Amino acid sequence: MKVTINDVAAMAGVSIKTVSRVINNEPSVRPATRKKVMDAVAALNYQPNLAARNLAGTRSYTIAFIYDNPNAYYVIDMQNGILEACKARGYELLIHPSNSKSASVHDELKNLVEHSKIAGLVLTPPFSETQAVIDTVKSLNVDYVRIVSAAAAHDDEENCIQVDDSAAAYDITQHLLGLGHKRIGFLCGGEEHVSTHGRLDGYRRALEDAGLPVEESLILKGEYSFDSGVTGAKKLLQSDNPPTAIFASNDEMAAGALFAARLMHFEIPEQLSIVGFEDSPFSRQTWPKLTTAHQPNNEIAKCAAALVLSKARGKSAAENGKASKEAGIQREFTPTLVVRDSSGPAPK
Amino acid sequence: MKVTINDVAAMAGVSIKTVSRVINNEPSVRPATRKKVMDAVAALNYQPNLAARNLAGTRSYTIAFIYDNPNAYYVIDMQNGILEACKARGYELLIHPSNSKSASVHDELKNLVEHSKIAGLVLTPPFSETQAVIDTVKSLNVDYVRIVSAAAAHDDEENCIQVDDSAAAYDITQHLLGLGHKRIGFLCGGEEHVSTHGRLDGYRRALEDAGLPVEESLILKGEYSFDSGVTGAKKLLQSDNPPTAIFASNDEMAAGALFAARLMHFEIPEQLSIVGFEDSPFSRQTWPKLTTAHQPNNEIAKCAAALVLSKARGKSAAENGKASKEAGIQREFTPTLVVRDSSGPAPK
DNA sequence: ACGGAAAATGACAGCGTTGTCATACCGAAG
DNA sequence: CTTCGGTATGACAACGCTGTCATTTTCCGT
Repeated sequence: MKVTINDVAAMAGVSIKTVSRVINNEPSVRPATRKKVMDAVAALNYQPNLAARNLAGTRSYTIAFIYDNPNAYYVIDMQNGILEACKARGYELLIHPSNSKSASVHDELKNLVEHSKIAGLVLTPPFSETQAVIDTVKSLNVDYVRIVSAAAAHDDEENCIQVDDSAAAYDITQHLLGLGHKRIGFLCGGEEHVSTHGRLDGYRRALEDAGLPVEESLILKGEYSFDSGVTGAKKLLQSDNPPTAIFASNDEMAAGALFAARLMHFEIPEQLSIVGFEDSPFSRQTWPKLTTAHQPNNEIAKCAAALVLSKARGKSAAENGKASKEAGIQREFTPTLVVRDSSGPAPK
Repeated sequence: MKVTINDVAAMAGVSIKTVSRVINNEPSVRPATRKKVMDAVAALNYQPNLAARNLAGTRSYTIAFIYDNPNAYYVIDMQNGILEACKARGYELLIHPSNSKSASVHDELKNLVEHSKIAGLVLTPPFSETQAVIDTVKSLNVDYVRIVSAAAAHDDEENCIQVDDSAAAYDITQHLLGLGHKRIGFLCGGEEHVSTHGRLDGYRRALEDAGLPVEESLILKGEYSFDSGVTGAKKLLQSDNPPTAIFASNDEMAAGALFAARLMHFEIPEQLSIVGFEDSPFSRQTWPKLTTAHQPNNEIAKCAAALVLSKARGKSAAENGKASKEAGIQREFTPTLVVRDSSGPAPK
């Protein structure tokens, strides 16, 4: 019925141990033998039994994805990316939704790692940026990769995949500047997200580099939510001297801003430009479609998973090509500007 | 380091087999013995090793969640529900995104089931409603539960969790009727979704029961998308005799309809009522917030997982309380009306 | 108090793989 | 042609648990 290592060994005319060596890429197998085995593997469509591997071996074949993000689009994208990386390398994925603010994270993670024989952890924001979580993970002596906004990498770059929010925000702001906008409103995301600060920073730098003053009254605190976008935009647009463009810290807020602007009878983009960030499906579900920065979450997640897997493998047996393996993995991402219909030349 | 069944056995002063019996809830263990073992389990915080269980036993401790749905909110809700059910019973979840339209679904599923020793499958629409998929799954001789719109259960009720779209749509329509609306536009979802037909059916029945004519010109084909909502609403509202209310087949379309209506300067809900379906986060990200039908996806998924697990268990050893176990699981859900701000009395 | 059936318990073999260690083999040097 | 040093290969135990079946204990009727 189910094909095991024994079947392969029999067909190839070698011992099961040799088959094991081949499928694990261990040295000390003559090329001719290796080929015989690989042919048999292919012929029988053999796939090693994960349970047996986990049980017998010292290493693990499952990694865990820990998330704590209310944004379903984000989570799904990430998850799919990780899944791809796992599948490609024959690993299993353990999904673990959690709560970075809960007091029991420490115990929860500890329990997870110690009981489930896990090869590594992939963490996404805000989980990945919470100090208590980072401390716990480090103390657990387990491989991990944190997907974080660049500033949150601190002195832990080797375990981070960084997203350069600041650079992307800089690009977006520059786009607006290039369209002739001089007064650009900025709607901040939640304080607790590192990305919030990165995006604001990019906005500031772009203005400064363009020799324009940063008007603090145009920068409004907020949350990464639709309502927050509505409120913020209203406030900006009702002021005596409203901006000609609004940079919302994410697409959801931008959708809210768009909505508020419409209610106030602004023509978009003729009288007012609005841009978002993230390129979530939100940005295509507005009218007009949003100019935004595309963040390749799927790709980011794939790299994060690949990185954690290469770490886990590096530690085991071979130990040889470790450095070279990690080398091929992209570790910094800068979301790229996507110009759609919500931004246009500044009105006279 | 890691506590095994041996440690528990030693502490309780019994054989490992007895411990095994206790943790698997098998009969033929004296209450006193059972207690000793359970105390030891608790004291040591023992958790059976899944890999070993999977390897040794005939039964499996992992179920698979197969989805093929572009709606991230939907998928995440479902996934979380399934995860809860799994965790509660010590099962593992294998996530398997797929494509119901792909020609290779058959091989893909076959491979999944045969290689991964899986206790059962949970399928969501549109995957769960695709005939080719259903046939494949049945031929695979594996336990499964399909989450489907009621009409898609056919003669396979014992393996379905049904969502009564028709009844819910009936309720929504009745709500509108109760507000005095006589002419209600209806925006259909995609043809390929069974839910589309169920929702339309509910709308029709409600009108008929109220003794009102069903005007075919008020029923527009569409897709479950924002743009489709925009287009449909425009068409309805530009007609000579526009309806006083619009029933959009899901929240995303309703958001689109709302948008179009606003552009055309309709006051909502004073001049026009708009309702959605699903109660997705969308419905709270519009202004005004949408009246809709709440579909408890998390709960539905939990029941689906519980059902598939009880099936899988039923087949094993005990075979006793099978019927009683399944009995407690809810298998039909009717989304419930949630009245928010987008619906109001019909204008004079 | 005793036999016998049923209930409770345990010994042991395997599940499919990896790790350890012993053995067989190979080519080069003497 | 033999020996040496390493490389290639295999035998076997072990991973933590469950299934099978033998054994012990319990409890009942007499």
